[in-house]
Amino acid sequence: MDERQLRVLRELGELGSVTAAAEALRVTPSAVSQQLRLLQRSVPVPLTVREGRRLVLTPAGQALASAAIGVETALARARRSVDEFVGQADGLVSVAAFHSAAAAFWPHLLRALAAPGSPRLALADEDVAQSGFPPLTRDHDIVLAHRLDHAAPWPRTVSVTPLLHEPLDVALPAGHPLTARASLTPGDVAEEPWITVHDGFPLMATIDAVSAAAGRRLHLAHRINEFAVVAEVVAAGGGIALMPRWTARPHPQVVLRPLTGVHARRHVDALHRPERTARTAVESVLGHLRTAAASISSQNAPPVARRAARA
Amino acid sequence: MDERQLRVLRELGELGSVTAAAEALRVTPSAVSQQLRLLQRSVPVPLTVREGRRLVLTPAGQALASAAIGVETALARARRSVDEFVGQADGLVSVAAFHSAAAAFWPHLLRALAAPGSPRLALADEDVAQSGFPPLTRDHDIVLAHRLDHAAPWPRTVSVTPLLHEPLDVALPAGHPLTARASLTPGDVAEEPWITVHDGFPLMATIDAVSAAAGRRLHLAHRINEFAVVAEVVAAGGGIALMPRWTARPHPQVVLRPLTGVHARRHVDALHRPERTARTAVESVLGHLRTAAASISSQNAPPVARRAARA
DNA sequence: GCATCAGTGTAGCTTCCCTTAAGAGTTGGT
DNA sequence: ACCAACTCTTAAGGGAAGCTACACTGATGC
Repeated sequence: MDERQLRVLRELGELGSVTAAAEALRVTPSAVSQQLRLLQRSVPVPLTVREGRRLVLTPAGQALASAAIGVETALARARRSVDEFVGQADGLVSVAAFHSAAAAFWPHLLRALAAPGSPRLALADEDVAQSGFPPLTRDHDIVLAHRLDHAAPWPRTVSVTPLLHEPLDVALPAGHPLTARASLTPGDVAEEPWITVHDGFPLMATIDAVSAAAGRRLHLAHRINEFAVVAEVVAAGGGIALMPRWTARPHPQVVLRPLTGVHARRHVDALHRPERTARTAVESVLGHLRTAAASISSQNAPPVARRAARA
Repeated sequence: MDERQLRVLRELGELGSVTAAAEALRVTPSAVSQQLRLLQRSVPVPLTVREGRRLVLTPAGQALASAAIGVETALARARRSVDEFVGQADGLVSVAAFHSAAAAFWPHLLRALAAPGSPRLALADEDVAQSGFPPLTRDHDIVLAHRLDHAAPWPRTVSVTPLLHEPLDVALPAGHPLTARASLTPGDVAEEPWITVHDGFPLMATIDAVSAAAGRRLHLAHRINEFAVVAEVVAAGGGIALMPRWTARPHPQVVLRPLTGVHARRHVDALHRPERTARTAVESVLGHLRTAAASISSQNAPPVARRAARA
């Protein structure tokens, strides 16, 4: 008893003759007859009776035919289930992000998607080296990742939605002599003790560029990945650091100054597997991320940074 | 997308590897892999992802796999539906009967099956010639039919449940001279005007036998099939008639006397297609019919008839 | 009674699906 | 760091299942 046999039985019941059922199923009457015989073999009571030269269902056959409707319904539902999953407006969308992007973007997302009928979010912060971002697309629909201009591009296996091209400024403690300048050169900052990310993490390449431009080794006093912690340590006089201009929350005792002479910018991108955007919910979240990026890179930029950006 | 492919997908989702799914389905991993590839062809988004050397479901695959559960459930329900139909205690049982059997048996049936959980009855009276009874089994689960002892037996295509072997008595109007006798011979009744059934109907053969035993043609005054009408006409002096001893309701102005010298009995049988008794509801109704028959042929027999039967 | 129609068997072919065998990628141990 | 074991995939071949074509039986209607 399989789906095909049940469909034949149902058509026979509804159309009332083997020939009509055969036409509906686009096969010959012989095929219908053979399928009916096979079905009958698996059932101990007659499903059909001859009525004149027509063949009609017995009550048992009618009982089975109505059960067949359930089978066809379930199959149709299955066939549609993928489309429904793809088109579900309030589907669950998982978004992974490194810390500063998470802090900057997620509040925007949560506010924009608070309305019922919006995609539901599953957020997860992930602190990984640059090469660690693409694999995260296995477990998350969208991965907010960052890489420096001159670093290796993302592999071809992931799709990229650019969000920000964010300047990296030098973070100085308030009152530091260098705060007097509108912008800083590698030479200006080469003597200072530095607070940097751990090896392999994106911003490290710019630190190396500063070192090269200044022609000397930098003193790497501390290795801290988390910018909120970095800001506190800078404010406390632990050293100076590179900090993103837009995505790090301003610290009252920390001043940002643009760095000239080296290309100090990072890309903040949304990575995702190409097929994930087939889901309207995922596409919707990507759209809101772009909106949030525009907002972050203009209105939300602190006044100091905005003025510096024009310089 | 068919049931087999969906089952493979579901097993993969639950067991987490192609090999395990293959073992569960008693096939080789290669077969599973090929089925998955076929299924994937019909869906625009990936259903599976490699995870190390294992293959697991994507969210879309999980959505489809859960829809697959519905398909399997519906198929299982279909496979059971015939058994349920067969075993349904309160199933609908259609019973056809000729008039006098209907009047005698149906009240018993309706009383016996009034309790909830009993078979539900669909009753229909049918006034047909003897050869018309077997075809009625196409449309009814049980057909109450009658035939005379010496008439042709029922065809082999129908099953027979004997219910009554009922004497046919001579119905006389109260006050008629012949009521003085305890039993009558063909010679006693050959002179009377007769009320008989229409040609082809079961009791006609006994009339012919009476005629033959008496050695003369009977005067067939009226042709009436319905015994209630016959009884009224007999009471009004329209003639005498053969009437069944147990299944005809006694009429106050009609007296029954047994007929000797000819074999005047009829069989009242329940006819049915053999497969119909596979249904417990039908079997149950047949049982109640047997009980009713025992009751009809003893307790319900009118005193006159009972006394006559002993003679 | 013959022509027509409906359904069923049979032969043969196509199609599908499974198995076997080989290959590619991953994991874990020595 | 290589090698062995494991997992999945692909290709080729064989067997089963289903369909078509065609002949046949039984029912219907002029």
